[in-house]
Amino acid sequence: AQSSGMDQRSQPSSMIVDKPADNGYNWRKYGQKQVKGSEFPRSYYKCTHLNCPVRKKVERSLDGQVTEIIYKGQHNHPPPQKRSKDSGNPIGNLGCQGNSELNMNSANEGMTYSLSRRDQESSQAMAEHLSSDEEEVGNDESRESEDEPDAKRRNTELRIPEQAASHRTVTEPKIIVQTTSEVDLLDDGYRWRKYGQKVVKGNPYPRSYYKCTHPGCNVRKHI
DNA sequence: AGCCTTTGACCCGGA
DNA sequence: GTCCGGGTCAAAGGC
Ligand SMILES: [Zn+2]
Repeated sequence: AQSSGMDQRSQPSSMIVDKPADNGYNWRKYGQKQVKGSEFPRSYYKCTHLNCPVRKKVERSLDGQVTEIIYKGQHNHPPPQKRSKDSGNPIGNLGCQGNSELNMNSANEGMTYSLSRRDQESSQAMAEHLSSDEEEVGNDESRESEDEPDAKRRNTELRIPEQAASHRTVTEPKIIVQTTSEVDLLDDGYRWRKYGQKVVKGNPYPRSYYKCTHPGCNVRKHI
């Protein structure tokens, strides 16, 4: 009954997120889209941490099953560790360094790097919309609390876009406060080579683009 | 019970 | 305005 051909990588019981290759972080897939150029879909993952804005995009190119992984954001939680006996420290308060320097400088746009055509194509696809939050607590707003006792089965319930949002072009990004030492990010056990840097609006620090230095590895990393 | 994946619909910005 | 492409949500199901 099942397709005899090969579809996604669905191993019988071993494909769950347990790849140390991902820094040991846990990811949850939240989306999948079919790209026009490739016949393989692109998957979207997100770090399973409570307040971690890190997202991950994994794409497959038919250029030779090259899985292009694109990281975005930074983990602002302690390094991953699963195997650890109790050490007598129940609650661990994560100390967040506060950057007391808010210097918004938006002017230059467009990095002067010699990107290959292929790279350029990818570069073009990226935009400057970041949405993440660091340690924001007590900030949930429940507008309407509608109950749907009769919400079973895959019903294509149409959501009514109340709030009268006819045409309002106000881009209201969320709070973006991701700032960590570059070294910290680069110290994930892999070798990254910076291939670009771009100034993004609303962020005091430019976004860096790294690429994994590995034969045939097109993994990229956006920070 | 608690994750996680799947998947269509929805959203949004640009052409 | 429509269309399209990329990104996200969330219900339903699976492990
Ligand atoms: Zn994380």
